[in-house]
Amino acid sequence: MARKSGSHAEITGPRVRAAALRLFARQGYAAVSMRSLAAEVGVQAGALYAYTPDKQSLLFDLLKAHMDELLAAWAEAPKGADPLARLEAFTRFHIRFNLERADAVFISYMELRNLEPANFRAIEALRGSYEAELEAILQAGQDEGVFAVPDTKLATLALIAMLTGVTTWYREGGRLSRSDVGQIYWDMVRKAVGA
Amino acid sequence: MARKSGSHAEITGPRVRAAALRLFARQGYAAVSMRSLAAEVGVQAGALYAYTPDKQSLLFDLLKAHMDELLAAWAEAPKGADPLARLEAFTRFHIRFNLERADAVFISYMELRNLEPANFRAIEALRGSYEAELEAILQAGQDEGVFAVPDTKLATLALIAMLTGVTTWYREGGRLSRSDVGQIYWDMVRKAVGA
DNA sequence: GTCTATATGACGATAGAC
DNA sequence: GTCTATCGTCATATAGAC
Repeated sequence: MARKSGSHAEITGPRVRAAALRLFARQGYAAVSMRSLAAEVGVQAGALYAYTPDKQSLLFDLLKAHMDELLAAWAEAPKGADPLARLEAFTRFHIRFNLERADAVFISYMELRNLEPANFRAIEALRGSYEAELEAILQAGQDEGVFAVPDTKLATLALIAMLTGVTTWYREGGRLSRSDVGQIYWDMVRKAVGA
Repeated sequence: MARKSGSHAEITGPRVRAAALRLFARQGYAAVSMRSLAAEVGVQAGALYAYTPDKQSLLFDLLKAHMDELLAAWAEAPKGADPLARLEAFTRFHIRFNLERADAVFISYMELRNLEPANFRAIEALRGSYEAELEAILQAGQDEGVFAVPDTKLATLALIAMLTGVTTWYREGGRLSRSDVGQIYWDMVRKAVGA
């Protein structure tokens, strides 16, 4: 069979990451072999090692990049002045961002246990930073008397679980648009915090 | 079932299922080998095949048993008369039941993609039955005018995601008792549905 | 029912050709 | 950068002894 040759680093690198994201989300990290990943990209298995030192690094890099992008996107998002406006901004931001990256979101909470300890700690720290953003909003609203949240830590975890859950059932072209979903969830979030 | 000299079926069978539940939850179905499962039980790998025809059946049986027990437990739970009382009963039941079976709950959400298609459909049908229980409560409350839930289907999914999320962070002996958690979440659920 | 031993194949990762 | 080929290990599952 004829050999292929030539350099394709500029296109193959992103293709490896995109294929890994898709396959890890669909089948799980442990169930995806380097051979099947290579087949998805259209190269032989050995060629993947020009782009990652090993399989574990590939998983970690995907999760790290996702969390970095999440934090950066929230840092740049318009947020409003008062706690109520900030909570609405966070709600709509979280749903919109996560729906745009369903595969990465799925992996970020399904494959944590497949990270080596040091990698796990790094991702957990980034997740904690993101949760702290929501908790600060809830705490500010509580301090100002506009929210009624008896336990801001629990409320943070409860709301993020509720909002992230959208990615498990939302399907493009279904009954509701993303904006419809954002509106309905914002209604529930606002009521849940007593605003 | 006749006992054989030297047999331990009565204790080994449950031990296999318990070990599989624990290991699948901690490491993931694909990452657990029959060898490591056997080691956890204290037998050789070949002996496991006296209790399951294959690894896939082991996973399916665990998930099926969990869903059956969930539905049976809810069917027998005290529920109250009006929608508000029923919603409170559901909230506290769901948290309590899931915290008692954190491993099974974890697997039920994480390993669905590792089920063969027919097995997947069976588990999804059971999950749908459980969700329908909550949706019926929300619909009844909406019809009677005691809830303000614009979309009962979305509210069902949102509330279950929120409540199930407890299993991802709750640790025995932490700051809050199970009953504390139930109270705090019920407060949020009640507000979220506008009651 | 559990053991030892094994059939059969896939796994992650590397070496060297081009 | 990608190929072919391969190393050493591990996987699921089965066979036959006791």
